[in-house]
Amino acid sequence: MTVEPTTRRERQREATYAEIVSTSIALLRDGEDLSLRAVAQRMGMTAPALYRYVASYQELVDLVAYEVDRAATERFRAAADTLPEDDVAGRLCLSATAFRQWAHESPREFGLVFANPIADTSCARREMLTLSSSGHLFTDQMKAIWESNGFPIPAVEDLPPAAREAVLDPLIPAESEGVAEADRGLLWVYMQGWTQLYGIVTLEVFGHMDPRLVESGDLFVDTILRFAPRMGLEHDLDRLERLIRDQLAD
Amino acid sequence: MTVEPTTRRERQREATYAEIVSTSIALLRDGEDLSLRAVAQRMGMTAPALYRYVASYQELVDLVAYEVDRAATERFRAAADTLPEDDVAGRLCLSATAFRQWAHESPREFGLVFANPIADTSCARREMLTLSSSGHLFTDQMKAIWESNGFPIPAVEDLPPAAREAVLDPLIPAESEGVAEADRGLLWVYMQGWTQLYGIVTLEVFGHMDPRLVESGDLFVDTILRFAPRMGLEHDLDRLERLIRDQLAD
DNA sequence: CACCTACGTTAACACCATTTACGGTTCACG
DNA sequence: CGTGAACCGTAAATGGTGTTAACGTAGGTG
Repeated sequence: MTVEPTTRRERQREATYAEIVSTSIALLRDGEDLSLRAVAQRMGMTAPALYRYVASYQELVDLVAYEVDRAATERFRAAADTLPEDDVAGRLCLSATAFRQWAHESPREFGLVFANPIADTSCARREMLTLSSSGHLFTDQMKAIWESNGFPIPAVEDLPPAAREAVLDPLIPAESEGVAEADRGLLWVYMQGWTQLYGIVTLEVFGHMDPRLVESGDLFVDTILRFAPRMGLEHDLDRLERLIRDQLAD
Repeated sequence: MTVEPTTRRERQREATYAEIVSTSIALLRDGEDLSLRAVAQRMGMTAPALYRYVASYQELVDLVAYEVDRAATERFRAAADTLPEDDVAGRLCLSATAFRQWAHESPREFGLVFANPIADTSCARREMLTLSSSGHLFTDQMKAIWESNGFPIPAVEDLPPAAREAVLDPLIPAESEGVAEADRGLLWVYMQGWTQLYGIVTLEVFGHMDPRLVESGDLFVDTILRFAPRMGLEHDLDRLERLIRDQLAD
């Protein structure tokens, strides 16, 4: 990938850079707030020193968010990997369920990654979105279902103009590589699904929902299963529900 | 409702109490952050004085959130009132669209009301949720559609146990009064719809979506129209889309 | 009138991000 | 090999936050 940083200085710099991120993540894991002072203190440094590595607090947040997302995605992937590779539908359901569980276990991290306003700040932060690991995972998994079961997708020509642009030249995590331009309607279905998954999980995590439903996960399961038919999974609903509920029981 | 506060002192207290809230709202409207100091300064007071009225910053936030929600709901209602009372479907669509527009115009306020973690803090804040005006408005509007067009709703017995409890004895904004216990499946449909509306709007406001789609509103429109059939509106989609897009054009 | 409660003040504490000026290391280059 | 510069850390200071404590002072009440 990137050229090896040969010089001693650069290796050192890279190391503390990584330590900043890992320390921040550890801080969050311990239930404390993320702050420059706290990170610096844990590293045996003073806060201003961090400005040698990070331009602002917000940049640290973005950095950490990216890494947190990467790490969390591994969990989502691992959840899918408990199933054979050809169970494409089951794998997506388990990853989605893992996403929900992660969000509930680590609401702070969830908020950092997924409820962190991006609109105001300009390009730099947007680009990170494009790289979002979790987004890639879910698109890949939906693509796998489509390639395996072949559910109907909208024709690119039938999409509204802005939607057409968005699926042909995506700015948001959506692995366009490997999807022919004619098949980009698949990304539209992905966005529909992601919207619903995001909605139910965010609603749950922020507590704007009956706690009994959060506890039981009933509305979450309902949301997933109601979307499944759009991916041609209408004949597999019972099995998928068992899969999801089994994982929720853990 | 509450007993009139007769004494002069109590009226005074009530007045400054209201002024605190209105000042906070004005602060937000001017694009500034909500803080005790800023509110106090605008009122010609010092920050600690506010503690005579509010136990903590979080309590102020909750207070303001409640009032902001109330005010915003009036906008949603006004949007619906541009249509005749018997156009129940159009009214819900316009309110939902107004909700989206409000969220984009006032992301700060939106975050305060709808992306404000409630889980950790205990009962007091939960109770405010139950009173959420916007929740009541949307349930009322969906009920109106159901009473007018009569779309299928799940039987209460068919719901998962937790879901059954949740619709029979709602903790979350859902005007149960006026809905017979046997018809409480309607609330389940409401929750499904609210989840999707909340999801698309939050996703848009937090910027985790292709800006071109946010600008055009295509995914929002798609979300609404795809849910409409569940309310028996499958024959009205074209008209509803025109209604929504007209309002988005403003 | 005296009392006392409620309301506001100032001062202080403990955080926070951020900027500045300064000192020491480490590297690179003449 | 030494010298200069880039780099990395520091302490100090600025202005912001929520919050607590001690204190005075007006208001209404006995």
